[in-house]
Amino acid sequence: MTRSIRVAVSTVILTLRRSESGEAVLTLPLVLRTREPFADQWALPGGWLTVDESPVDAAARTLAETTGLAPSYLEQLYAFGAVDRSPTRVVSIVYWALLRQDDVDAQSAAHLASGHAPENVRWFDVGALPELAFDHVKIVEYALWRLRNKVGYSGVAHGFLPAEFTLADLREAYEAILGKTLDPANFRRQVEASGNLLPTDRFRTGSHRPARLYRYNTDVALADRGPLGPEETSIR
Amino acid sequence: MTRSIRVAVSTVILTLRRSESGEAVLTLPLVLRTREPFADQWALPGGWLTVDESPVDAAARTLAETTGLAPSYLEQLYAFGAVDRSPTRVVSIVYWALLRQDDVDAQSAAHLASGHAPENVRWFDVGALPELAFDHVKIVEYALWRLRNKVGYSGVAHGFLPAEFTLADLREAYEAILGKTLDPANFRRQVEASGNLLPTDRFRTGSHRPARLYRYNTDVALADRGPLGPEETSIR
DNA sequence: CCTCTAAGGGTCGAAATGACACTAAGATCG
DNA sequence: CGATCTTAGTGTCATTTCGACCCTTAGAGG
Repeated sequence: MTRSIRVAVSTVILTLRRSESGEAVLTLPLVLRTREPFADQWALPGGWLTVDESPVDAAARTLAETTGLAPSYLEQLYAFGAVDRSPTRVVSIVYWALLRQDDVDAQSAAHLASGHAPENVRWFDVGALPELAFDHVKIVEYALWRLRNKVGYSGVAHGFLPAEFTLADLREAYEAILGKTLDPANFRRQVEASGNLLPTDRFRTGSHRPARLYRYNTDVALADRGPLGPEETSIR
Repeated sequence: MTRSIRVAVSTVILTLRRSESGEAVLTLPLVLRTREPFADQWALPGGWLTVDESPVDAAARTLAETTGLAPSYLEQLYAFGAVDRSPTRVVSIVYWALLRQDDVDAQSAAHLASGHAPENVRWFDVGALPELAFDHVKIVEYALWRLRNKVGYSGVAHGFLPAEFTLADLREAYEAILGKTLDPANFRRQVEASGNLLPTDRFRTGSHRPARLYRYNTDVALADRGPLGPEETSIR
């Protein structure tokens, strides 16, 4: 047993999935542990922090290793360091990230086509999580709490959507995050007044009245994260 | 040079000081470094995380060692871990804390009476900080940003005040944090509507019309910090 | 051509916010 | 004692925001 403290980096990776019943649900990837402690249990993706890598880079790297994707949003969640949270002394710097729904779909389609998907990675709906290793249940709960809070005063919900989207798409993302339905008219007013959206001259057609497509206004979006620069947080 | 990563814990400790011109200003204690790197420069109080101590305990301990006091509020701020933030590889888990103004006054009075104040600790107004070691300037700025944000939707400002206080005291704390004056009438309405205050039947007299004294309603106060329990955050 | 459904805009009352006037009450000074 | 000053605390009112709900628009599909 080592006498020193080791530093790990884990990430709560969230995206939206279209469920069988049609509505959007929050989903996250977990990794099946192959070693003790907690062998054969599911855990958050992560790894040890190396001496030549910053925590946010390590989070982005392990995220890419488990999903093959780059996140649309990545932010530090919390540093967990209770003495008894692991048999050996581990401080985990935990990040949370958002993935675009279409990125995830394209990636899983590529996995199906090539025939070799990562075997010990599986996606779970946040409403139906398995038993998790360590204190990872608490961590996931905290990440969801943070997401629900942050969606109210910032533009994080765009992190789930492709570059162009309708207001209905955006509202659906909000509803999945908050777990309640929102009035379409009031939602439109609020989000238009926030100035975070840039209307395009294109429309999505194919059913009923065509809906205008919007883009995200990245200029405004960078203002609400305080004095910590882009080296500590990333938005794409 | 060591090849491993060491974990430090530092704390931004804030309190209010009554300035010569009469208004309240934010103040924090800094420690003069005696060793390289950054010898003879001022730095945030802190120390190495030991293998048998949790980060929040380490923050409370180093806080007590530098000020002799227990904080009224203590919360994790951020984990800083950029590769180049120190000559050796150090991850700093930084906390921020609030001290009661009267606790600090009593402690410094005790230091004056006994004649032995801690020599390498000095208090600085946040508007007149010296050059700081490491990335501590950025850390202090982030802590102040967090305080200013949090004062808007939670009761943290009470952390500066004694158990009983007038609405003018509380408003003065808000004004010092936000850096702007607030309308007394509207401030009263808001804070009364929040339900965070319990009126007592006592008044502060001595000048003009007596002002009612209030206490903080600790029952309501514990709700706004998410699923992280009191083992990670403390309010007194 | 009629109908269905979602997009998008308008209305209206409730609630919150901000500016500011007004009353209450002790301190101080003549 | 009484006038006045200063701060505590209340009231008012216009503006803005929020939520609920209705109405019109426009393409899809019979």
